[in-house]
Amino acid sequence: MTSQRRTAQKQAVYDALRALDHPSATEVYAYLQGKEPAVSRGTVFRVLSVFSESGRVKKLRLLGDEAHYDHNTSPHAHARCRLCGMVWDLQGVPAPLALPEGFLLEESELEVSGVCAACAAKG
Amino acid sequence: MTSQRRTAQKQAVYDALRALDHPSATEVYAYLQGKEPAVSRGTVFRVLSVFSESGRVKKLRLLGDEAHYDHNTSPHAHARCRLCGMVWDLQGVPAPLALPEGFLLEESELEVSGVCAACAAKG
DNA sequence: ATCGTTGCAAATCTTTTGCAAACGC
DNA sequence: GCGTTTGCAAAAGATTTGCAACGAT
Repeated sequence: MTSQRRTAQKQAVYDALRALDHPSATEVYAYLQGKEPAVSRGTVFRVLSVFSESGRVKKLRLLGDEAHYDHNTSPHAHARCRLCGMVWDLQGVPAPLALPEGFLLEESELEVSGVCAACAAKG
Repeated sequence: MTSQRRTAQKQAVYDALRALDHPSATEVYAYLQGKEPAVSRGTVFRVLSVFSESGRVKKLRLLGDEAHYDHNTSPHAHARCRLCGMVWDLQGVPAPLALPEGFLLEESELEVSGVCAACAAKG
């Protein structure tokens, strides 16, 4: 049996996830630098991996090259501005398309990208 | 000005993209091993990068850890079986959710995952 | 003859892992 | 004390890049 232990590092990583906006592991690590408790890079990856496997956070594979993590685990989609990189949560899930016969839907991940109003205004 | 030149390597990479099912760069490279013309790993990545920037292929960031590439550039979504890994193309794009005020939609990427009928039947 | 393209190898970046020390329960 | 978690450093995997040789136009 593998019971989860409560540690300062796990709490710090989870707090970072809420303080930042859909951060990558690298961004979480950078955010925690110089803070207490110290958290190593390896631990950031390990904790995020444990969290996403236990369903406490959702691992996103969109938004560029690195994986990003979302503490909001309710079903929702994301909109990202191509220019400033800002991310918005979109409530609800997209309407299901015609799935293959007999396909049992478990998860869905949708990202739309484009240009946000602020960036469009800047020219 | 940067005009694209027609080369055997580019053609080979593009052919691999059509022969395989949403392959990763590594899978394209493996497929081309031992074939004519020889294509190095670096060139596979470079050609795929050029193709996806010019819009000739679409770079997908889903389906696991590596980027995958789709020669079908029309708007469509993907369904993936969590067990056998098979991928289906779903025609059409998901209904737009409530986007941020003034957001200019450019692209959308949707992947749904679950269990396909064949895998469900196997138990 | 240009200038884009390739192969090769080294470099970079992201993520994982082995192992001994430290800590929660 | 037992078993999990951490830090560190090394390893692994994915992707990019420098550079000289090559090839398409």
